[in-house]
Amino acid sequence: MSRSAAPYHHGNLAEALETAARELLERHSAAELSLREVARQAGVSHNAPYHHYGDRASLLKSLAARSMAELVEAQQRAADAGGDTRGRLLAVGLAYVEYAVEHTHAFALIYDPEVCVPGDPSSSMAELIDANHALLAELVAELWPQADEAGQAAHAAALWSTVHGLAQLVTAGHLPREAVAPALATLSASAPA
Amino acid sequence: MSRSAAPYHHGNLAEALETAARELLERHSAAELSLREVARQAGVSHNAPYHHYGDRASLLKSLAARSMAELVEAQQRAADAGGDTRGRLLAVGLAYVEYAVEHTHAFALIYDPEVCVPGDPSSSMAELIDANHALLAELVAELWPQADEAGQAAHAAALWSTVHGLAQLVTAGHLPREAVAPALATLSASAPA
DNA sequence: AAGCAATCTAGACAGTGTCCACATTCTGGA
DNA sequence: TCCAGAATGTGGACACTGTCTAGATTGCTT
Repeated sequence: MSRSAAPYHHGNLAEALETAARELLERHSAAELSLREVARQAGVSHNAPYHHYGDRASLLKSLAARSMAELVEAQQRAADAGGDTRGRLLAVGLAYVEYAVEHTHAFALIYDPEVCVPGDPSSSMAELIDANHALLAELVAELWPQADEAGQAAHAAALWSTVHGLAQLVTAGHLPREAVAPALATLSASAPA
Repeated sequence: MSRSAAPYHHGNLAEALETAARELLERHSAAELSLREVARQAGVSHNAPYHHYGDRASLLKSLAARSMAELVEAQQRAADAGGDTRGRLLAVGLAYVEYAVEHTHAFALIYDPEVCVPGDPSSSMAELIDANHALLAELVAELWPQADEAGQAAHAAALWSTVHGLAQLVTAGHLPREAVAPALATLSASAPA
């Protein structure tokens, strides 16, 4: 056993793998992300990841959950920044789109149906999704207090869809980044004062 | 040369390949679609596709263009069905989402940034995208005739984003199908009479 | 200190996209 | 009509991938 090179046991491979994968995700899509490349980046054999993630899909799910956590956090920061309700709504929407633009592939991974099935309670995604719903529901309740539950749900779905659609269309190149703020402005303008 | 089995030349391989690929897309995502499987479905060797599509990406682009054409056509049919402007807007939005739900993987392919880069004028996507923009711009101009160009662009971006986001979130399982109509209703309610 | 579980390596297999060389068929000009 | 060259199709090869199995090394528990 030579003390020089890497030890047989990495020590913290699980995290090293996820870090390496996240770095690769910055420049490549999830489809191009190979388990073997991740292992190479982490300096271990091509099979080491299987002791921490049973699967390629498992790694992707883990990455998606971590990314979702970041996305939720970014929105919560924006919501906590203060201002009136409409201003906060706009800030949250901008934060959502900004995250998508800055971390395109991570964002795509979060909403990849092959990776994340919302109904699945096994992953840690569920509570993150709930947190996002709660954040949005709070804003909607402040903006449309007179609406009943179904009405508020409809507004929440529409808002989420708009912001999500903007993020998708901008990251796909169908809309320029400059289109985001005006589009969001028309939204909050349509909300009651 | 035996007359019995398949002839050496298929006759119409290009179309047969695309048909086979489209059938596979009904049940599998584009990521899972393999050129060799397509060739197998079409009953040719694994290399035959390369004489019609230089690339796997090339096949996907072709599929995406064909799907986009269907999506545009579905919207135009909805728009032509008549009714007042708000009713037509709603119908177009519903047609968009319905296409996404009925042809999930084809829809995802259309908006896959790895496959379709809007700036690229080489593909036949460009004019289809223009057609879609024109359809939407017409509706927006009718709904907000007093808005200036920038204002109408903002409304168009917001509307497209909402409908697109709904399609994405429903196909990804984050929203139930039943949420679509109410969400779209809040939109057209926000438009001026 | 011994043994067991966790962790890591190496080798193998089937599947994939793509390149190459070769075979077959179609087609247009003499 | 015939025949060269283009179009189309086949098979083999290579590197790459995910995943399985078997074995090596290490850390932990008692």
